[in-house]
Amino acid sequence: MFFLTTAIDYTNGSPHIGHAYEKILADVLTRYRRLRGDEAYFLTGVDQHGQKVQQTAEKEGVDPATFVAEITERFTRLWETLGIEYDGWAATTDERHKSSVQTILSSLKAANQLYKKSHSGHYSVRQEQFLSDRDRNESGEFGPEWGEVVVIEEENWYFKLSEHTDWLKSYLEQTDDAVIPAFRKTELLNALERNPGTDLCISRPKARLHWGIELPFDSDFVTYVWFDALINYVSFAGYQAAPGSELPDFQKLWTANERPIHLIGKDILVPAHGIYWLCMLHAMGFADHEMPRLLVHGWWNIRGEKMSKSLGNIVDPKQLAENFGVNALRYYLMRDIVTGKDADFDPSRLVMLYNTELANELGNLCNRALNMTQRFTAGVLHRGGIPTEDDLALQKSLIETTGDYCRAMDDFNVAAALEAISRHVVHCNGYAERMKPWELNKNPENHARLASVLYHLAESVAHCAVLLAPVLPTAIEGLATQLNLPQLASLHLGDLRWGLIPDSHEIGKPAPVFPRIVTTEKE
RNA sequence: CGCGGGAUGGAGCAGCCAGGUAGCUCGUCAGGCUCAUAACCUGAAGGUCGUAGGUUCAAAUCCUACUCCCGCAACCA
Repeated sequence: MFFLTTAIDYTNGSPHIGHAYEKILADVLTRYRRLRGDEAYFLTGVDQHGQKVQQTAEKEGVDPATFVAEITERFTRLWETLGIEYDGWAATTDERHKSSVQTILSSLKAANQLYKKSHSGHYSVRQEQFLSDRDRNESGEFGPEWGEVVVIEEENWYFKLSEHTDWLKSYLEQTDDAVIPAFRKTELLNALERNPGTDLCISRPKARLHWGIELPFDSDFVTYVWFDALINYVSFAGYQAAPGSELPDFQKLWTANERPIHLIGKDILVPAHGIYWLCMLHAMGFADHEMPRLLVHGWWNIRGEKMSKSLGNIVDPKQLAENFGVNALRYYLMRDIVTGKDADFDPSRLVMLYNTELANELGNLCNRALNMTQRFTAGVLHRGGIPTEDDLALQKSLIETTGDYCRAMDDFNVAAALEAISRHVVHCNGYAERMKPWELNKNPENHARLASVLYHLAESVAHCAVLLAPVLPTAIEGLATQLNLPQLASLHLGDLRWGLIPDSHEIGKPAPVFPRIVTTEKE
């Protein structure tokens, strides 16, 4: 079973392009695995507890539950718009999750992994948080942005993180795919190397934070939001689930033959996932071969700058989907970034890549092939005779493309997979140009040859439609309808061999599947 | 000596881990085609792969030093 999770989004504000990218990537990877014929489970959700939510809700004068419900809906509506098909929804206010967190806390306490101690430090009253030396400005002071800073002493519960860091180091060193890409693992190891093993504070006194999961053994506290949120990966996978919970079978999802993948952004690798979560799992008794793989993606920057509220350069995915269409948005977000690295978000490139590779190349290839079939061979495709050298070259290109595509997708490199498809489409357009079916049509003697050429083009479109399906799940239907091959949508990679289209097959009516995006603004 | 990433023809990027004629998209220029979504195809110009060394028969790729840009630096989601 292929089990993929995403980061659960913090319900403190509206979803932006980074949220959309991560979920689309997860959706595409899951759909690809299903295309391979594998069983797959895709879990995503929202992280709803914590101080920032409580503060924002108070500011807006609503209770936190109402506030997060409203924000959560913005996320779920967007996922629906973008065609994200998840199998499990992890909302941390779900009662099943709460009880799972409490069960885990109790077990950890019983295993002597938790302890209570007093901590004193600088505390910002305005921001309601403890400050560290990092928060000091150049002159060594806490700046005015923190408001009044006082030294207070507070009791809290701690997790013995330091007992697991030695294990973590050796685990990371021994496991190639613990963190993908490799340079992120280097970063994580370096972070471990230079930091003293401190324990993790996992509680917040209710006096200053009530919006959280109560500690089962100390009702004066709620659980620290990260400790709560990270557990979603197991709680919603059915870990120690109560009978009748309607959660998946954990053994099947997590421990059977393939380690789960946590898809996360680079900002939450260190320390949350790379350190806290792996150590938590270790403390819970998970063995090395049960540790999840962390697939770390980069960020979409805006004109070289980090996207942020204060810079006011947030890109709204809902708006983009409305302006350019879901296909164009999904295609661009998968096509113009190398998984793991950052990329620059540029709407003009979105339009350019869609128009070039989908409208002009693939869409137009389909359109011209089917149009000629309608006009020259009465809408019927024939396999034709013995393949020529050009035919064989085209068939070979398709085989190579499929291989390249699979290798890239197995490497989580969707951009390279799409590039491979595009290469074959270009090959096909060149083939059409050299074979000149419109010339062949002028002489009835060439009719058999003409049929064969058209068949090669249509067959290529059919294959590309299947390969493209994980990225553009709705587009395949358009292509399949025109080819009059509804069964395309249910094919697996293993079914892809030359001859998907039967002999004497009648095609449907051609119409542009990817209409060009025409921009009026010059920018 | 804090850590990681980046520097490749006009623009944006891939290639680097496993060295072997420098690749992709856009743009520019010149042709061709007309089946098609003003789409398609061919050809050309344009790069000493940040700088300086080193290893090697061979370096964008490995090693060393340096320059500039970006991000991060565990109890802040």
